[in-house]
Amino acid sequence: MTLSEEDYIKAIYHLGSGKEQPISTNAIAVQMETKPSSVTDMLKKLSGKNMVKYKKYKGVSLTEHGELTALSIIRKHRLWEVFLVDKLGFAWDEVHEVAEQLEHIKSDKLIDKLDTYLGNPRVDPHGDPIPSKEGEFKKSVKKLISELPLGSEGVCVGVNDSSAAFLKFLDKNGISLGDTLKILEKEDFDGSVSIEVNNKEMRISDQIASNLFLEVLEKN
Amino acid sequence: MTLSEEDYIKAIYHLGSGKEQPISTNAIAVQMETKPSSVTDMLKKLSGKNMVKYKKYKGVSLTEHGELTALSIIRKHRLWEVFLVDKLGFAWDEVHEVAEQLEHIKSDKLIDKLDTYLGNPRVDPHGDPIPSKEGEFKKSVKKLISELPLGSEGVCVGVNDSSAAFLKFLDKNGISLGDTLKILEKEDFDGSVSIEVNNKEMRISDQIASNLFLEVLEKN
DNA sequence: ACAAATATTTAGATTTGTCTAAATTTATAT
DNA sequence: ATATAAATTTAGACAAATCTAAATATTTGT
Ligand SMILES: [Mn+2]
Ligand SMILES: [Mn+2]
Ligand SMILES: [Mn+2]
Ligand SMILES: [Mn+2]
Repeated sequence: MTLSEEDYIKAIYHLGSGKEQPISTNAIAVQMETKPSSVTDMLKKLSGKNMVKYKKYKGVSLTEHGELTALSIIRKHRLWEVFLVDKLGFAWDEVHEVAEQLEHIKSDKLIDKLDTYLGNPRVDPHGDPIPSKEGEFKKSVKKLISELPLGSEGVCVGVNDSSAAFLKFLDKNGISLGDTLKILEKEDFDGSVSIEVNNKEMRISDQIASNLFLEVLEKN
Repeated sequence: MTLSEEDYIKAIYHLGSGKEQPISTNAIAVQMETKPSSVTDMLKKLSGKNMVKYKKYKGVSLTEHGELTALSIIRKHRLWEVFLVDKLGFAWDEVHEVAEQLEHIKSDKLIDKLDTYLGNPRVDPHGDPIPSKEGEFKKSVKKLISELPLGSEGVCVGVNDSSAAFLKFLDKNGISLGDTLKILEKEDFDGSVSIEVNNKEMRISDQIASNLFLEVLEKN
């Protein structure tokens, strides 16, 4: 697989291999920032390699083989993102471009050793799941802290209320997007929540809990 | 710069930009495992980018700009080699192929952070020097322990006497090729040498010292 | 000095991935 | 139901990197 083929496979996967309808040529062209005619050429090539099922004018979908290939590339991408953030100290929102290159490095041994070195992480710095070598993974969902049960653990990925005051509050309390957050306790009385972030425990009000999104792995 | 252009620049550098004679087309073809006609095409392209000085039939040499580019790629290659060995636990003789790919990743920030993370190493796992960001480095030479002065530090890179007995001795004493070795003391009387390897001190006979090669940085 | 050997370049193809412009198919709207 | 619009494919071109075969330049041996 060439670098370009790999990026197409990944794009098709992200455009929703989950869905039952095939992916359109134009959708892929938009995602890849290329022209539809280029996409058509590539789809023929990928079809010849049994990576996609392709019917002229009818769109495309990944084969079993194509999907496993996509998951293997996504695994590499996300493991490298963990490396960049956890080991090299990149910010969570700076890593994508570099991981986009690193994901194409060819070496099974490398990725095995990297996985071990990182402590077999289950999620990347954006809270997205890291597929296993066999292509298995739990889906992740983005939910407000207030909607999540006790014990949930996830990555802070966004705010509902993006007022200056709220962002300032988060900053003051040492909570940044990209941080991993765990829900320790929930108070029925006032909806306040005990959380752990950056090895610190703190209590946040219902107002805060209803405005901060976590990316968490779905149970089972 | 494309991946291929970078590999050519590096090949020309290694074929001896140090020398005063220009490098021949055929020499590059051998090094790159490609055909001389392909080399000619690439030399024209690199010449157009001011990376090399090229005269038809007269060979090629790197420009100042080309040499700095070569050193930057070599810096990346060797830093990644250190990462693979020190952090991921690759053996020193397994890293070249992967580093050959990793050296082409484009990100100044990445290589700066990697350098810091690795503790600004001066040499790679083969004892070869790692150029600074500015392209400065000390040359390295391969010498027998017996030829080196007190205080020398280098990487074990080879043996003079490759008899089974000698290799067995090294193995028994926990010395492997790729290990860093420091000369602590030299006994004039019998030529025996005190060394430190893998955080252990030991004394080796003149016979051993005269048969084990170290790759060391030249002083000044 | 000149023929033979060697090294290098040129000419013409090929593969990969891209593009534009034109043709064709599919969807939409009256 | 049919004309328009939108989506998709085809045709033909191009740049990058490679190759083979042929042409040309340089070196070497006598
Ligand atoms: Mn990519
Ligand atoms: Mn990610
Ligand atoms: Mn390389
Ligand atoms: Mn090396």
